[in-house]
Amino acid sequence: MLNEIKTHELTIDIVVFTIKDNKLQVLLIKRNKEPFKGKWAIPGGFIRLSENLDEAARRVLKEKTDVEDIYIEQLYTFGDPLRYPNARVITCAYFALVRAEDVEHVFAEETETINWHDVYNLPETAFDHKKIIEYSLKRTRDRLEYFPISYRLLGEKFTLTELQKTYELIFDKPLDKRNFRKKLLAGDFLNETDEYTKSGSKRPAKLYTINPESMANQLT
Amino acid sequence: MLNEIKTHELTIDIVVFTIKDNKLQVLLIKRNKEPFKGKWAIPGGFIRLSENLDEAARRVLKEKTDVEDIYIEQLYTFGDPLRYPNARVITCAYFALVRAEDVEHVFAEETETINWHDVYNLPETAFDHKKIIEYSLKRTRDRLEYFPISYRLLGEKFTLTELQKTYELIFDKPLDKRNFRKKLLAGDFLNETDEYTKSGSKRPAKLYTINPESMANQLT
DNA sequence: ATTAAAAGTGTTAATTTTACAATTAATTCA
DNA sequence: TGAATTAATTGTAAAATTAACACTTTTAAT
Repeated sequence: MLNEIKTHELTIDIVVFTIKDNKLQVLLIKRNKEPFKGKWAIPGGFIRLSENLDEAARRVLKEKTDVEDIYIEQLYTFGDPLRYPNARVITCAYFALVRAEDVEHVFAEETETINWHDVYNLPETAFDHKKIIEYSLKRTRDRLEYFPISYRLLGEKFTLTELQKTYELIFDKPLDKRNFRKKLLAGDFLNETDEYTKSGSKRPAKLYTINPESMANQLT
Repeated sequence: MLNEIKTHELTIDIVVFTIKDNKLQVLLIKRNKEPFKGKWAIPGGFIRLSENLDEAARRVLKEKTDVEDIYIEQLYTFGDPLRYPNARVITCAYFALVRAEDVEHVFAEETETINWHDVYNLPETAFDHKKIIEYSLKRTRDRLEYFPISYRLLGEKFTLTELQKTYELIFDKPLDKRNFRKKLLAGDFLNETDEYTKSGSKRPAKLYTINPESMANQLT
């Protein structure tokens, strides 16, 4: 019980966003033990002594999803004494943006215990993870006002329509096509390639890549 | 040494800003033991099991400065393995805005060991505290774009010129008086009182208070 | 009454944001 | 082969916001 607790523990938890089936989704793992057995939780783990916090977040994510080289950002540290029953667990929360295809194979066989879930229609979650997910979404929206970090949800080359779609799913509202393009191109965030989509059954779209120069302007 | 370290510790550190002598200043405490003996550090402490992080930050600050009911905000959690020599100390950093007069008496007698320091001209600081202070300043500027949190550096009633001065010290640049007033008054952040400054040797200035309604709009 | 010092106040130009629709390029199907 | 279909691409005008800029008012001091 509470008065047996000697000290607090510090963990890392990560909200992992992707776009899949035309929806913004979060990676959740079904808990197989108490507390919150049977409820869904975001991936988490402990921090090793040799790692900084970003490294710990990346490692935890790699352990669960096998993806590397992804966008992560520290979100907030949650430490309410009651957030974790019968223990004092403070968690440093991160969020990440990944391509669904890069992750899918890892848990294709065990979707009962690890799977994507619609951000706007979450199942019952463990701990304060709903709050953490909601806060991650808010932060992602804030970031998108300054930099198209959602390019991380797409392939290396992408069309403006694809990028706009990421915005629309994250902001959960439609955007004007002309104004979107105007703003993105004016911002010098993108490099135009000389390639076009081939597969599409209609007019091919020009492919863009992120402009690495402009990434320096991302605020941390 | 490093390989003797068993586990990490979690602390709270607080960057406390005030305006004093027409300068934006930070509260620093001179360390009287190693590591970084003789260097200046921001106030810090441990988290009690019964407290959430905000409460811990407020308590630590009260212990050092005897002020309560102040603006605090969680900044970021710093956990580089090398930030603290010979130990693994992860710190959840906060920043606070206080009125210098509310604090002054506490350390009036011992300014050699605890004192205000010009943010733009810091002495040699301990650990990664310089980085934490700089990040706090950046965050404060971000917040000021949305809400005049710097009213916390002033008395309950303040003039627009006083409020503008807080912005100028925090952004470290002069602002246009008419545009400043226009924006602040348009934002519905302030309540006009029917009082005026008396003491000033020139034309009296109207006094304002913060509009509590508008504080709900502060993003967390 | 004159002077000095800070408070207070509006307008114009420039920039940014928003609203809105027709044309182009490819595929599909008759 | 051409007519229909679908998505990509493009520009302009109105509205809102931001930025630049200087004089008048009010009080205290002399």
